[in-house]
Amino acid sequence: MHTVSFSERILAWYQLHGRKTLPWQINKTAYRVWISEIMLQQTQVATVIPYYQTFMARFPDVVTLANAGQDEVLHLWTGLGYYARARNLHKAAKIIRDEYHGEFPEQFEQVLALPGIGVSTAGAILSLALGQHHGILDGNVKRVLARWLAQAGWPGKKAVENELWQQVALLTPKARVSEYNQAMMDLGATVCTRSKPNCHLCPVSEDCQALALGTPTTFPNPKPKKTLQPIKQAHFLLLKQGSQLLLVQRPPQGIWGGLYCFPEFNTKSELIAWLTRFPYASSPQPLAGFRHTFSHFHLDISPWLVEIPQITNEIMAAGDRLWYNLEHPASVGLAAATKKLLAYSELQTRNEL
DNA sequence: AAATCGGGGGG
DNA sequence: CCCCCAGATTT
Repeated sequence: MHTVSFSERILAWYQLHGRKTLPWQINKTAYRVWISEIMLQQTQVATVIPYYQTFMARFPDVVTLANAGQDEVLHLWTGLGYYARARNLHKAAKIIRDEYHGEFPEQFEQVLALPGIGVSTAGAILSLALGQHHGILDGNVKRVLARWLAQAGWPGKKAVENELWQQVALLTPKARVSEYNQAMMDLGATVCTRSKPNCHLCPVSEDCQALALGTPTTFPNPKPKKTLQPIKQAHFLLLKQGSQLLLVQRPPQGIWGGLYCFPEFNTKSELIAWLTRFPYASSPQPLAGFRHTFSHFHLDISPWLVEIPQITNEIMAAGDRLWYNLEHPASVGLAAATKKLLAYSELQTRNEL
């Protein structure tokens, strides 16, 4: 049998192959690890690094982040997706500033109570940054453990997730927790990958139950199939005044919450009706449409370009409205689809010059 | 085209 | 508790 325990093998592997020089592993603080964990919830390491560097350069500490405007926080998040997380990050920074004198809390329950932080992320922050003894169960760890145990069932089910958490409690060592947790995430990210695991490089392949069954990739069991994705239509108005385009801020809930977007209409006639308030507007010129795909629906976007003469006092920035100047871009959050259309408008503006 | 990722929120 | 949601990327 095995004289070397699970965690000892994981830790030995980490010494040789784990990641130790990622930006958030240098000058480790709870704040720096927190930001990285939130970014990494939705994106892979290689993509996160440049966003992380820019974010930390602008917001080196929690009070600087708390004192910033939401628009600027979303601006630095543009392209990362899941914008509710940036808003939660900002909200949490204000709580830390106001209720914890700007010092990141160090008690598990306090960290867990912050918006955007659940059990796994709280454990990750406190173990990685401060060496506290907490287990983690993110997507990588779920995959490693579901395979090693040949855990039946989809981990999205509460019962399955609870079983995995029990195993986490049993397997997480008392000593060197931060290295162990980092190792489990690294193993999942680099060896025990979703589609083509490198089992011959794995330190725990010897007693991996999924490998013994010969079907490692059938674990974790997949999420039950969903019904087919509906398709929705949207008409976007690109209202142009010289080098400026009208953007409106979206409400905090729903897709692209808090981001600035072109005025959106269900139909072309609604768009035209809305335009009657601009008596000197050109007639709408159709631009190349495209499909933007979300996890649960497709959005077919029809952009319409309308030009109006440069006048306006009524029209300047007000409330949720912004005239976005292509030559001096405002620091606000933009969805990928909005950014794409802005880039397109900019090309067109140049060609006109 | 389908799967993914952790937490929030509604039912 | 259970189910759905967000969005860009990978496969």
